[in-house]
Amino acid sequence: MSARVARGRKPASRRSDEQSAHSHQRTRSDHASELAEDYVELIDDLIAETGEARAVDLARRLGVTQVTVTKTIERLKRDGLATSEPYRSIFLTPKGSKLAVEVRERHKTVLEFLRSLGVPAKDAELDAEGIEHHISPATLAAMRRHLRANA
Amino acid sequence: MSARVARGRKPASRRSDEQSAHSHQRTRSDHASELAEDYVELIDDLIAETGEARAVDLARRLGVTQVTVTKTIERLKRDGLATSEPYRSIFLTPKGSKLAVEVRERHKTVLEFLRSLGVPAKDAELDAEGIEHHISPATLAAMRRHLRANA
DNA sequence: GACTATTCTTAGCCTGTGCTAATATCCAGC
DNA sequence: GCTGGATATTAGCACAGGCTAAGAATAGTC
Repeated sequence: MSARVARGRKPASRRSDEQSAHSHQRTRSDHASELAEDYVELIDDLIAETGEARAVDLARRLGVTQVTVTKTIERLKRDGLATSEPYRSIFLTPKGSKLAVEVRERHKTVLEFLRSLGVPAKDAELDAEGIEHHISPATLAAMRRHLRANA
Repeated sequence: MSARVARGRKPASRRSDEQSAHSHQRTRSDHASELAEDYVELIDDLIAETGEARAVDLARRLGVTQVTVTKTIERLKRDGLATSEPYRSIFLTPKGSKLAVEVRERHKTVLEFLRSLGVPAKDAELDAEGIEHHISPATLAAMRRHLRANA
């Protein structure tokens, strides 16, 4: 009682709801690729460092159980990013490798950028991990410009 | 065959797996609060603009169905951020209002910061939406410093 | 070559976040 | 005060991404 101001009337939708909706939709679709990006980056790292990527190592680094890793790898395989045979270690497809390189490069840029802003190393590392998946090419380019300008 | 380099041997775990695991865990826990933050921000906006927040309007702005909104509101209520009576519009608790204010303030800062870097308005808006939930206080402070310095 | 510890898989469960279809309620206009 | 259209709820489904418990395969050791 008192809460019904304009029931049943369409509030004109002044500002484009479409636009707002789109940005939220993009945020949602980003989420789908985030985990994939983290995994391919990590798989690539592990292969470079230890010669192979095993589920148990991925699990340790990600802080999840091996079972979760195995299920996620199945999705990566389905999406054409990784391959693996039962009881064998995990590899990236060419598509997966390419993604890994892009992700690492972007991660590096974001991290350096945050450091250049004066963010403490620890916070910068944590934040880079969180925001790297939401950076558009335009923003990435702007960060690179800023780094060059302040080099 | 050839993929088994050091099976069964613990690869020393040179760099702290703990640390890596923690950052991923934080990313995951952030996800839980992201939606909540988007909702309270939007609810607050709608109340300010139209006098009330209705599920149908939230749905339009978020690009999801009313059913999805209703279910999410249930979680917000469970978490003490919002209130609503059946067939009535949605309100924020004091806790929810406080969160909304913080979120809006942070959003504004991130958006202005991106604009100041020279990111086009459209990309800045999209990216701000994506990254605002992953910005630590330290990084937010750095953005404010940068804005003040370049004002 | 068999034993044991490690690793991987399978089965089954939960929560969050999305959907459609069907139903109930509300508000405005006649 | 009925009724039609808008809005909200309920029921039921799907998928992602987590988990534990139990069993199967592997690799290194004796």
